[in-house]
Amino acid sequence: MPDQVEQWLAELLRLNDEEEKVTEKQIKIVQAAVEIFAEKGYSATSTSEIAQKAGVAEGTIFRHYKTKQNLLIAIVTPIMEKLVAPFVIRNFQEVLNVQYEHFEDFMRAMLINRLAFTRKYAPVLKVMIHEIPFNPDLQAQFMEHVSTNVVERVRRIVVHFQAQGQIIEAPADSIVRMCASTIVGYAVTRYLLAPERDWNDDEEIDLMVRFMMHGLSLNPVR
Amino acid sequence: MPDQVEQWLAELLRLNDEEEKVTEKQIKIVQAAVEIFAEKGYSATSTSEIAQKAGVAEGTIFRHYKTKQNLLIAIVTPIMEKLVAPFVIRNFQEVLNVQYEHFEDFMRAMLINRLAFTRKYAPVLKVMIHEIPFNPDLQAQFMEHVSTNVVERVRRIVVHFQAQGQIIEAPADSIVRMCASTIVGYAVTRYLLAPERDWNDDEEIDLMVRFMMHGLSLNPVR
Amino acid sequence: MPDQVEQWLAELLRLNDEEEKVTEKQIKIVQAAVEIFAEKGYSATSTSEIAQKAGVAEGTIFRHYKTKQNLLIAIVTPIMEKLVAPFVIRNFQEVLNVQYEHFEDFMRAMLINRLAFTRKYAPVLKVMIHEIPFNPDLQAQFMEHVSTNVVERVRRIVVHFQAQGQIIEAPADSIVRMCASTIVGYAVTRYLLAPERDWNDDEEIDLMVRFMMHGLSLNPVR
Amino acid sequence: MPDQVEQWLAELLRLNDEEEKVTEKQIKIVQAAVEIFAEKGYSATSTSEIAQKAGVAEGTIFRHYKTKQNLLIAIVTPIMEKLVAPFVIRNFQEVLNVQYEHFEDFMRAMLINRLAFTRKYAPVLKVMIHEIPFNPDLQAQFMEHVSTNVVERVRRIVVHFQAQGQIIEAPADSIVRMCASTIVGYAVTRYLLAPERDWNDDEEIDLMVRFMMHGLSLNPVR
DNA sequence: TATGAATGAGCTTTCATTCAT
DNA sequence: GATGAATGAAAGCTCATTCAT
Repeated sequence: MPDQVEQWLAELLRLNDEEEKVTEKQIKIVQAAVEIFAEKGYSATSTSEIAQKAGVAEGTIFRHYKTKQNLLIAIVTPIMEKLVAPFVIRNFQEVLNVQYEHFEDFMRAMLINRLAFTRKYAPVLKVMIHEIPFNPDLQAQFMEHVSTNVVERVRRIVVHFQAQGQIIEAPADSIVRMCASTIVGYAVTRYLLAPERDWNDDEEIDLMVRFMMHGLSLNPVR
Repeated sequence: MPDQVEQWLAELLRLNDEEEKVTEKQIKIVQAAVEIFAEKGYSATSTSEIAQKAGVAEGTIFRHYKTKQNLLIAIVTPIMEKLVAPFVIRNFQEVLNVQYEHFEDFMRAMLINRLAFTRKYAPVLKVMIHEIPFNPDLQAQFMEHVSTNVVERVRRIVVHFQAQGQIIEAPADSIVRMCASTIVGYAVTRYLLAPERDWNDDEEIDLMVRFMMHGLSLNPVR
Repeated sequence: MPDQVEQWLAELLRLNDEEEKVTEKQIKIVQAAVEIFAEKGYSATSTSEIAQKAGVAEGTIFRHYKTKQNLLIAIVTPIMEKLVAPFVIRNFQEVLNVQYEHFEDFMRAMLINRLAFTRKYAPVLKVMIHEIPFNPDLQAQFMEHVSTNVVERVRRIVVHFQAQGQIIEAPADSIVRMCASTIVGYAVTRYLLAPERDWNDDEEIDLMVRFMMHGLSLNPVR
Repeated sequence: MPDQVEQWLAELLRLNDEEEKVTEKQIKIVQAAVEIFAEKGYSATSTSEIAQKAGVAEGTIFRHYKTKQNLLIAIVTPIMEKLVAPFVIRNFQEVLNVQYEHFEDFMRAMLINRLAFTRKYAPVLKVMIHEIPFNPDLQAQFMEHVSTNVVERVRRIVVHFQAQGQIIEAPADSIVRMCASTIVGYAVTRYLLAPERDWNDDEEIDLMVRFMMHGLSLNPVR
């Protein structure tokens, strides 16, 4: 029943769908930009290249986005919001309490959900990863969205399951980081580093869930 | 006794230490370049900026490195080699068999050793991470060094400990990936994302080792 | 009775008043254009800026004026005509003979009349002054209107009063130029350079008339 | 003996002659720029046009002057300083008292001196006149140099000769303005509007001096 | 009639690279 | 070896103008 998350999410997204009209040319520009940004990096991409690939005049890009850096932000912002949307849902914690009796269920749901998201937006996410460290505006966005919204909320989830005795007592930040590393490590390998490899996603997900659950279990080993 | 690794490593490095003479100006150039590359990214950095920060004339950079991209490679290559050096040692597997009876010992040794390395070369590693995806030459280097040398060798280690029944039967690649994710996730958070936070490295290392060992243990949970 | 000039002028203007209908938008465009042209100069003003200030679409400007340079000419031409209108009157010389027995009366009348005009159209006159030297079309207009019509006619007036022994024998062109300099010098200082200063126009006019009359008198000095 | 002014001036200018080294290319750039600025106006002149006329690469302009507007200022500033230099001389007033017993001598000296200057630097002065109203930096320069230094000092000269009873009692500002108008009016007509005409400078100077002296004399007319 | 999206030429400026000194 | 003036290609961006709606 993890898709329930997606349900609550839906209402949130409906707002976003009513965005200002985007012309056909704008869509082409964004598509071209994402492709080339992902391929050569933002700074190494020229606006004339984007215009050419998008099949529009260079001036058209600047009519709509004013600056090149504005185009980058216009691309990244909505994806950044969608990236954290499942965590930003109003009654996040209660939902999870009801939905996911065990930490394992929660982990699996999140894993599946966000991996699907990664598959869908892989190129934009690649651009995000590479440009956030060099772009103060994106950094601020990231700080606000991810740090404030996601890490803090997931932290509380971890504490919650720790209180229930489901997972080990250890700094919640560290636990969050290790789980995130496992998931992000898979996402990066799967969709950015070696997308051409023959992946068995179900098996990998099972393995990761087992790895994290065992890793955080209270049992002594051997 | 993990420092033994460093001993074998020494012989390897001796070759590197006998590099061609580098002038004082070259050192300043490289220092300046690394700093600015790490701060703004390779493409967004101009050679005049590097020259200014290094206190040399712009022509001097090109006298030594011919092109800007050459300078990048001159910076990254030796660090890439040092990064994988501990794995490239000739009799790697035998050494490990003797040195590390348990997978845990091996993991811990590697973790400590490579984290020290990351701390030392954090800026260059940041540049590497960001430029490898966009630079064919660096990509080739990375493929050769990391894929061929490291992953393949560590893979065999994993298989070795699987055969001994120390860790679960699962695709070795996946196990390598999950461990690498855990370590790299820490390194990135520790030295790139939040270096200013108050870190307790020993505790974190213990936690990660426990996380990985439990995660890969044969025991059923609960 | 200098307003008599204005009377003759009236007939001339009646033609101009029957101009083609100008829409409300056109007026706004011209107002905006004059303001910005006067502030930043013609070349440094963009049509989009004019459109924005006028509250119309950029296309509307081009629907009415075809080109930017056309807009400039549409602004300057009628003012240029009005500027020289008092001199262009058909029976100019006779009128003056009757009206103004003394050169001083003529000078004073002209001074007052054209200063009022300058006050009214100061911004457009500023644009004119700045663009005539760089715009062949405006140059031609200026040559025709000012040189042919004004200078030549005023020249004849000067000769007339010289013949009467009211003013010194000297090249009429030089006399015209010195009087024009005195008047234009005041107009420029008064309305362009230091409009915010506290001016006593009547006193200044008296002083200028005295300056010119003494300057051109036959009396020896001292 | 009006050239005495030039003598005192010499010492001042010697400082300026020891300017920083200007390369041959810089001179060509400035020459080309002045010519085209004077012909089409600053805003309507492109840097590529300047580069072409100067026979240098476009980049060379920016290596030396950083921005186009900087080039303008580099051209105008020294001429603005030279323009006011004769007035800025330290013991200006005393010098004049000794040198010029009569206001007429002073006027004639100034007239001849500054007209020679105008002839020499006519193109730059044209650029100055046109760009000062639209360029805040030049405006500030002009205010400081001309208002503070020139007008104020000449004002005092006028007051001095008024006290001696050589010229009429009238607002000194107005007297300064009328004399300046006469001179500038000639300079503009002579060197900018109709340089091709056949001018008799000596005669014009005599006439202007007479015009101003009579214009400011205490005698009643007629 | 009025609009404003679209254009592409041209703008100022930056850049990696060369080379005479 | 080191310099920094010079380069010209290409960058991001602006502009006057057009045209389908």
